[in-house]
Amino acid sequence: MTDPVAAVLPLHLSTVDDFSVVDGEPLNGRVYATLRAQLMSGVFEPGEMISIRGLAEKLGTSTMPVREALHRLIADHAIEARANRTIALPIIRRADYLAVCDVRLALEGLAAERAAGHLSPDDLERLERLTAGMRAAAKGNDPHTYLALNKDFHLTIYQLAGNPLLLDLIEKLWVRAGPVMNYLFRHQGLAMQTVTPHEAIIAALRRADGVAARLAVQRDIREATPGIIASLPD
Amino acid sequence: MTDPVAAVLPLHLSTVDDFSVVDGEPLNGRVYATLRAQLMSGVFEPGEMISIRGLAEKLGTSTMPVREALHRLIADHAIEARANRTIALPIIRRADYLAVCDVRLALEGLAAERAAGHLSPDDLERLERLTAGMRAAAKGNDPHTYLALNKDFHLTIYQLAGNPLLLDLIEKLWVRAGPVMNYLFRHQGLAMQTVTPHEAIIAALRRADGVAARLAVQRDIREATPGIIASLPD
DNA sequence: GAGCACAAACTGTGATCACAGGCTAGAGCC
DNA sequence: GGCTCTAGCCTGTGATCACAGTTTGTGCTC
Repeated sequence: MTDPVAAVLPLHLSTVDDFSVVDGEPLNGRVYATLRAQLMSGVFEPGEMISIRGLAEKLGTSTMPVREALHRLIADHAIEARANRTIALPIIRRADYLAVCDVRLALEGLAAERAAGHLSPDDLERLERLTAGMRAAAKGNDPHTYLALNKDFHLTIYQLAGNPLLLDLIEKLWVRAGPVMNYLFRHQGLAMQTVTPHEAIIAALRRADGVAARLAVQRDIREATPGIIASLPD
Repeated sequence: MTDPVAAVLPLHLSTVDDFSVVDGEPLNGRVYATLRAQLMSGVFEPGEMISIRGLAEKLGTSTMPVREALHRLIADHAIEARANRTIALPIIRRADYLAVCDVRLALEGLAAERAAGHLSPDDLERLERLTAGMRAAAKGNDPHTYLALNKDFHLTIYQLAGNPLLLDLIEKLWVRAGPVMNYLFRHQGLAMQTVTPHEAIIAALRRADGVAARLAVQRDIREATPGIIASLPD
C-alpha cells in the first residue's frame, strides 16, 4: 500500500519466480493473494477461461495450491465454476453491476462515514497525491494506472474506518468488479472520467464530516455508474 | 427454505451417508454447503479445532473435497487457518462482533428496505408463522429451534430484496456469527429474547414502508446486541 | 466444398502418498 | 517427586496419478 503502481505492477509482470523462495506462509495463500491482485488490476478479462494446470505452470507450482486458491476465489464469487467443469471469470450483466453498486453504496458509504475523523494530515496529503496522479493518468489516457490509483484512493480511506470485516467485504467487491472495470476502461478510454468527486470526498474528510463523506463517496460511485452499465450486456 | 427445522435438522443429524449417492454436483460443493449449514445451526463451537481427515472420515469422503470446502470457508472467514497449521473456528471478541453488527445494520437494513413492496400475502403469513414459532421456542427454552426460525425469518425477507449478491453477503455474515450465537443461547438461555421487533418488521413490510422496515430490522439487530456482547471476551 | 464422425487433448475432480512441523504423552534423569 | 528430553502421533501442505466428461480439431465421406 505504499506506491500503488509499484504494488500492482510486479504482480502481473513477474508471475513466475515469485514462488521459488519459500517463507513461512503456505503456497496456496500466496497464490490466492496473487490472483486477487491480478484480478483487481485487470490481468484477466471477463469471460476468460482459467485452467488450473495452466495457472500452476505459469506460477511454477503444482496444481494443488492453485486448486485451493481458486476455490477460495469461487467462494468470493470472483470466479465461477461452470457446469461444464470449467472455471471462468463471470460475465457481469447490467443487473449484476447494479446489484454490486447497491451494496457498494451501503458499504463504502458506511466506511467513509466511519473513517471521517481518523485521518492524519499525512493521510490527507496522500489522498491529494493519489488524486493528482489520477488526473495525470486520465490526461495521459492510462487506464491501468488510473484504476490502480483510484483503488488505492478508496481503499486508503476505507482502511481508516477501523473495521477489518468491512474492509474485507469491500475489497472482495472490488476484486469482483476489477476485470470488468479494467476491460471497459481499456477499450473505451477515460474520456468522461473526472476527479471532482474525489475532491469533495477529501474536503469532507478534512472537515471530519462523516455524513458529507458518505454522500460524497456515494456520489462518486453513482457518477461512474451510467458510463459503465451502458457498455454491459443485457 | 420450506420448513426451517426440517431444513436444518437433517444436516446435523445424518452427516454420514448423505454423500454415498452421486449426483451431478461435485462433492466439494456439497461438503461446502453442508458445513455452511452446520456452522449456522451450531454444530461446531467457537474455538473448536477442525481436522481435515476427521471431517473426511465423518463424511465418508476422501480429504480432497473437504480440503477445498474448508478453503472456501476460510475465504468466507467462517473458519480460520492458524499459524500452527491448524484449522479452527474463530473466537469472536467484542470488537469483532460489533464490527459484524455495524455491517449487518447496513446490509440487512438495505435488504429489508428493498424487500418492502415485494411481499405476497403468503410471504407475510409465513413470517407470522415463523414469529409464532419463535415465541413458542422462547417459551419452551429451545435455543436451536429459536435460532433456526429467526434465521429463516430474516433470510426470507432478504431473499425478497431481489439482490443475490446482497443475500449472499448477509448469509456469510450469519454463517460467521452462527457458532457464537448458538453457543451463547445454549449456555445462557433465551430469557431476555422477545419477538416484538419482529412484529414491527412485519407491520412495516405489510404497509410496504421501506424506510420503516429498514429501521425495524436495525432495531431488531441493535436490541439483541447488548445481551450478546456482554458474554464475549475482551 | 461442406458436413459429420471419431479421436486426441484438454478440463476439473477425487484419491493416495510423502513430508515437515507442532503437540503431547511418556520415559528417563536429577 | 518434579523437570526435561525424546519419540510418536497428528496436523495441513504439496505432489502425483487415474478417471470421467467436454471440447476441439482433424480427417473422412458424401
